[in-house]
Amino acid sequence: MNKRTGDKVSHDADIIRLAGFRATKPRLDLLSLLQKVKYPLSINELMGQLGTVDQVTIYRTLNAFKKTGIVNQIDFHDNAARYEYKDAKHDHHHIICITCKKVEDFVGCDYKRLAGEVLKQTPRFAKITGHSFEFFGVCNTCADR
Amino acid sequence: MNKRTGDKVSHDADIIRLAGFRATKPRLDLLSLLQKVKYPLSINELMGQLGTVDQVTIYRTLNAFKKTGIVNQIDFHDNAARYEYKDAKHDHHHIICITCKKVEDFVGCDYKRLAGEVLKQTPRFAKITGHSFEFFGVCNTCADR
DNA sequence: CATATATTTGCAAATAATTTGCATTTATAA
DNA sequence: TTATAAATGCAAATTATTTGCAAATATATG
Repeated sequence: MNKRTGDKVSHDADIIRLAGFRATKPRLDLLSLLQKVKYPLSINELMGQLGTVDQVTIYRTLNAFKKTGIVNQIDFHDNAARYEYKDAKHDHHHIICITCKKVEDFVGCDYKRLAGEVLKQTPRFAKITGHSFEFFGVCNTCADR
Repeated sequence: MNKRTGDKVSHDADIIRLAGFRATKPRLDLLSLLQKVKYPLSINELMGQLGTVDQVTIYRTLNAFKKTGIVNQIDFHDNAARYEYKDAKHDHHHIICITCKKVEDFVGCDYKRLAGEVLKQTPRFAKITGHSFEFFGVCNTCADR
C-alpha cells in the first residue's frame, strides 16, 4: 500500500464503484475499517471508530453494501445488527458467548454442500445469495462463575 | 389431547414449570401458539395472535424461554427478532427471501459434526448451547420481477 | 380448601435501534 | 470546468426493546 499513489484507497474505491456507488470518504473509511477489524462490528462500535461520519450515513452505507454483497450482516441475538467485510477468504463463522458476547472464529462450515441440496428442497426459491451460521455458547470465564 | 382433562395444557405447563417458571395463562397461550405455527414469529406477529397479552409480557416471556431453551431466537436480517418453539424434531432451518421475506424450511444441517470441531478450534469456550443457520435467497416470485 | 408470599402481569414511560425528509455538499461524467 | 445525480448530515420520526412499579395470580403450605 502506497499512500502517495493511493493503491489501497483506489482498490477500495474500485470495490465501491463496481457495486454501483460513488467512492466517498465516509464509504472508504467504513470499508477500510471493516477490512482491518477482527470481528463484526455493531453500529455503535462503528460510530465510535468513525468519529466524523454521521450514524445515518453508516446505516445507509451498510444497507447499500449489504445489498450488493460487500458486507455481511451478522446477528449475535442481542438485538443489534453487526457487519463484517465479506472477502474471498470469508469462509469463517463465529461462536458467541451468550453471557459476555466474547467472539471467536471457526472454520469448516460446509455450506456449499448444503446449498444445492437446499435449493432442491425448496423449489419456490430461485437462488441463494448468502447464509448465516453462528454457534452460541459459554466461554471459560463465564462458565467459571 | 383431551380438552376436558387438559392433557395438552398440562403437558405445556410441565414444560414451563420444569424450566423454573409458573404456568400462567399468557405463557401457556404463547407456548401453544408457537407450537402450532409453521414459521418463526416476530413480536408483532405474536402480539397480533395473542390479543389480550401485553407486549411487555411477550418480551419477558420470550427472553425467559430463550434462556432456558424452550424457544430459539432466529434473525431474518430485518431487525426484528423471531422466535420458534424448540422441540425434539427441531432439526430444520430456514431459507428467507431477502426481498419479500418468504420462508421455507430445509433439513440437513449437520451441526453436530461441526460442534466438536468448533470446540477444538476455540479453546476459550467451555460449551455450546445453540446455533443458528439460515440461508438467504430470492424466491421465484421476486426473481421474476 | 384457605391463604401467605414470591412471581408475574399490565400499564406508563424510558431507552435503544433504525428510518425518513430535506437542504446542502460532493463525486463524477461530459 | 461544470452540470447533475448521488450522497451526506442534521433533525425528527418511527420501530424495537427494556425498566419501574402497583395490582393480580400461581402455588406451596397449613
